[in-house]
Amino acid sequence: MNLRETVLSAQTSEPEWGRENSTFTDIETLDGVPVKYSLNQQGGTDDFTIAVKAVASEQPERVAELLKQHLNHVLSLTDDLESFYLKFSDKNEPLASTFSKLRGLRLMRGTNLYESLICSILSQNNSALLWNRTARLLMKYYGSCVNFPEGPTQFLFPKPEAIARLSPRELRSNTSMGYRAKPVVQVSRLVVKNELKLEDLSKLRYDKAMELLLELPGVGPKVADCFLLYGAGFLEAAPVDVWIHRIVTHLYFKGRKASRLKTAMFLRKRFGEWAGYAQLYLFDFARREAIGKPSKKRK
DNA sequence: TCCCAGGATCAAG
DNA sequence: CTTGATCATGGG
Repeated sequence: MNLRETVLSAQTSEPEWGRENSTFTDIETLDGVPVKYSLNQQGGTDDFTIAVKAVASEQPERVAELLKQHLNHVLSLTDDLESFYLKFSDKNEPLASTFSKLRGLRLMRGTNLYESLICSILSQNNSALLWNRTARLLMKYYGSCVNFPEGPTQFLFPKPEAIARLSPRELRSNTSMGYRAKPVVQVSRLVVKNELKLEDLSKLRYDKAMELLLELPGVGPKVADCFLLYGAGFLEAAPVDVWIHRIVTHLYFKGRKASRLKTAMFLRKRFGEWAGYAQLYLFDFARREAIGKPSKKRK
């Protein structure tokens, strides 16, 4: 496990965790009980422990057990990374060159499907910095607040009911999410009216779930794949954004352009059930090396 | 001032 | 099945 790389890899499922030096903090409601927890990795990537400090207002023993399960899920601690590395360790597999630096990088999965979908919509044609800021505003204005013994008042991610009753214009003016306000409200209303059952999507096959997601306003192939991978846990989903498009073109297509849909299909075919992880490693690698990023044009 | 950001949508070729 | 313009918003 590489906690630092995992938390800082700008994955799309929920707003980024708080960070102080090498301690990472998040808040989650576990079976109705709000919990604030801080994580600190001790030891190396291969021989590690994760120290957890948590604050909850009630039922400490039960919360401790729930939190353990929660962290195993969110940090994908049971995914078998070794077999991933082994399966694609061939010398002429470009992905293998990312393993040494990113060893221990794991998928961060969301725990709330609605939150995952909304955050994915917010991320379209947006920077990680900006959509995270927008998500925080969304929480501050429309989420319920929680007070812990120490620290400032915290806000949970809003429930669909709180967003469904807003006008897109009101939502936009408070959160600066721009034109994304309209689909955010529309999707929230579908959820409230029970015309969109996010839990049921997780039970379908990848293709069918994708087909249904593409009917939603504001949801295209990339947003759908983000939701499917980070939210619903479809490990064969490989979201293709500008970074993935660039690096796959560079590493696998010899610079020849291919559409994003073909790029996504290529990833699913080549990496199968590991396509999501391949995407994660290529994404992180591309951003850290800034591969293919257009250099600033100077007249 | 311009281009860009974990794109979606629509029209037109 | 492709490409191009448009859509808010703020960082660099």
